[in-house]
Amino acid sequence: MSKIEQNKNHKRTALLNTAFELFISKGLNRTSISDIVERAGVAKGTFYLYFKDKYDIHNRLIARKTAAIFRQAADELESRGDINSVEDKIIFMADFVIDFLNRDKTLLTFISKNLSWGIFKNVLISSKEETDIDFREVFLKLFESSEVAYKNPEVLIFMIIEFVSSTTYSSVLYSEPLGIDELKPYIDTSIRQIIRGQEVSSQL
Amino acid sequence: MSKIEQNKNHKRTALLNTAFELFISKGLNRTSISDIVERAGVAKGTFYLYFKDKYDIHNRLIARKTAAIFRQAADELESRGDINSVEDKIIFMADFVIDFLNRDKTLLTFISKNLSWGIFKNVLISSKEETDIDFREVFLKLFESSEVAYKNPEVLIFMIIEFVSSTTYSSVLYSEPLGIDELKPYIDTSIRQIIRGQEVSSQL
Amino acid sequence: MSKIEQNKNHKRTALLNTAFELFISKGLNRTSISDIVERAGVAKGTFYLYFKDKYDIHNRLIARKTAAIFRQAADELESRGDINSVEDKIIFMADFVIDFLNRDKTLLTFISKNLSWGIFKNVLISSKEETDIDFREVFLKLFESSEVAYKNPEVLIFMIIEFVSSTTYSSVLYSEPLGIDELKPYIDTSIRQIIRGQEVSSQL
Amino acid sequence: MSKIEQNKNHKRTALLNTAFELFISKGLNRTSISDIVERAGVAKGTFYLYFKDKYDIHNRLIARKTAAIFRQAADELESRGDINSVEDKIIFMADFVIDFLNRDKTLLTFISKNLSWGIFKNVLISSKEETDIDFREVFLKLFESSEVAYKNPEVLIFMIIEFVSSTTYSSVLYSEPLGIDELKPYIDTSIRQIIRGQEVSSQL
DNA sequence: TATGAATGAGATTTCATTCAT
DNA sequence: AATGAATGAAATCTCATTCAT
Repeated sequence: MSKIEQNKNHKRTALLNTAFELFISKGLNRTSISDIVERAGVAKGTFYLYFKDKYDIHNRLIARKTAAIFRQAADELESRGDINSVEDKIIFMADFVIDFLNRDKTLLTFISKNLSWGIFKNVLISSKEETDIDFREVFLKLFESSEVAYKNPEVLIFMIIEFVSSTTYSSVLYSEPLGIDELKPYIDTSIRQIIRGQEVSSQL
Repeated sequence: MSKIEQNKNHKRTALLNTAFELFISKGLNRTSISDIVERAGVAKGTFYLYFKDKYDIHNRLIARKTAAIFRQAADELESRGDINSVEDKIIFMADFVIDFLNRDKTLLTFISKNLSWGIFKNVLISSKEETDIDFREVFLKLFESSEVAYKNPEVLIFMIIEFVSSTTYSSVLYSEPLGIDELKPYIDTSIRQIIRGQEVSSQL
Repeated sequence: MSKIEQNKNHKRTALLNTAFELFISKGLNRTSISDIVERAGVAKGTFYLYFKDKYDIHNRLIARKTAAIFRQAADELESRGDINSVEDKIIFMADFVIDFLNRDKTLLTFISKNLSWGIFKNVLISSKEETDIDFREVFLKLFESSEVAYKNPEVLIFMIIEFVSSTTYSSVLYSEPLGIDELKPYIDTSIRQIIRGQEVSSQL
Repeated sequence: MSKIEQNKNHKRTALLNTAFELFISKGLNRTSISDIVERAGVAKGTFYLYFKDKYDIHNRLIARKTAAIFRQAADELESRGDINSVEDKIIFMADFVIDFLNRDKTLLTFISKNLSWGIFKNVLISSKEETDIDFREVFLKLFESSEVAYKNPEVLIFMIIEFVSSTTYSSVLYSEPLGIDELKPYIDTSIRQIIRGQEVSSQL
């Protein structure tokens, strides 16, 4: 990478990092591009060399942060060799994500309701800049070598992600209707139930 | 209601209706108070007599619209006398909401991800202006006179609302991962599974 | 006129006057709206209450200033009772305009090439704000009670205005091809020739 | 011309052509140097190797385009051998220019009010890059071998160019006060009248 | 010659809010 | 209760120009 390329990347990263800091501390609406460039130490015009507007950089950050969480969850799962059933694997990942977001509430606020299936569509059409993983692949791999067959793995994953993220959001940030520690057993039970509802054998 | 009262309400209603039109056509961020008052045909200062700011009127509209949907679903359920089990009642209401939002996609866009448990909190603390129903009551009533006992009805309702609204949103608006017609059987199956997972008898 | 109306007019006039000063001293391109409002002593937003943008206020000024010149020329002609033939009346007005612009070169620069037939169209469609005269009327009145008939008075006036303004512009501002004092006899001769070319009797 | 010279000229030409396209489609004010270089496929810095600024390239284009029209008119006149009197020659050239601009209205918009005597001054001081003809020469040649003498040929040409261009502009682009087909007889008559007004013999 | 990333002043425009009427 | 003119801070975005490569 040439010196110029390095410098470009450096500026772009500085903008992303600064924008993230400001978005989580002040929120999207109250963060201005002026705020971002000032704190990032670049000129205002430079922002527009890399991003279309405030919402563009916001979307890219969402993709970035979401991808990072799932990547960690997948890595962690792999490093553990003892989890075999699809059910257990999904529960493991769900719990990982819940714990992660519970620990980093500002991140949860930032990702907000955007931790959803939609993100994968966006991530996949995004120019591989922000993430370099095909998450659809990652998740569907969970089902390989499973003894149990499932009606539609993609739909199953979709439902679980939506379920986990929306319940976690309310619980972690507002303790509604229960705090996350109390709610988690309900979530886990429900995930297992959703999965079992999709077993092909159970339909026989 | 006196003539003055009527006129007062007339302006307030005009503002609410206009704001709704603009929010669904342009979005919250790109709708200004100037836009609203101009189209509503009232003076700028008048806005501040009724609402604190843009977000205030937005919140009240969310509560209003959400309440309207649930009220209709509950009425419909009641008018039918043939649905008895908790499971069937909940499925009925879920399907009602899904169909409703599928028919009125702009409403879905507006309510967006706000059709969630959080809304009940807001509705309950809201000054009864926008809604006049205690929805917690409505839902918990579903469980009365049920032969089956459930671990925590409130948590159960919470989980189902979050599940239905987040999956419907993605499916109806983006057909991801499937269109709503194809997805609905999965949603229904999962709801039943979630409910069954909470049956106290099943835990014995 | 109410106090508010007076104040409105005062602001609008202040903006017009200030804009004119700046346009003639710095030119249209290098005058910013910030410049105008600052010097006019009004808030930036106020500008947008009265004018769409820089070009809007510019057009209105052109109309205003052009109208003022013609109004003066017409008044002057009327106050003199001794000029009777159409030819002499037109020559009188042309000379009046030439002298006027020669004395006020900044005004000539400002009006620039815009002193043309087009302005009448614009003036006439403008909401009578900037001018209150129907100039088409004024000019066509010159031909009333003329002993000589002309093929198409409107076309004749059009040709003369275009001829006078474009030749004057070059001569007064750049002394090209001659200074105005030397050029004027040529202009006058040509005007008379153009007029004579339109006499209906001359066509017999 | 060496290959480097060719390439150099190639970029310069690309810039000129692109600038012309943009000027006629967006206008001078709303065309930026960024627009030009982007569409021309050259780097921003390169622009400054050939032109001082936006106005520089604009002026050169005006000179270029104007020169091209007059060159064609002069060529056409020469190729016809049957037009002898000064009057007929001038009418021929005027009609040629009018027809040309009527056919190419975007060119007329671009040249706008700049088709005037001023252009010759600029053309003559321009570094012979854009045009390689001395138009003053061309026009004055019309008077050579004329049986009739004229008071001041240069002034005569000046007046006719200003007259033709300003009246054509209004007529072709706005049909004011008449469309060009109807107006042309008036223009022609007036030109002949202006010329005759300058005949020295007529002064005797 | 040619490039194009970076600059940053500054232009345009919006808009929530106030307050005299 | 209602108005709407006025405000002016602040946001977005542009763009001519420079300069290291």
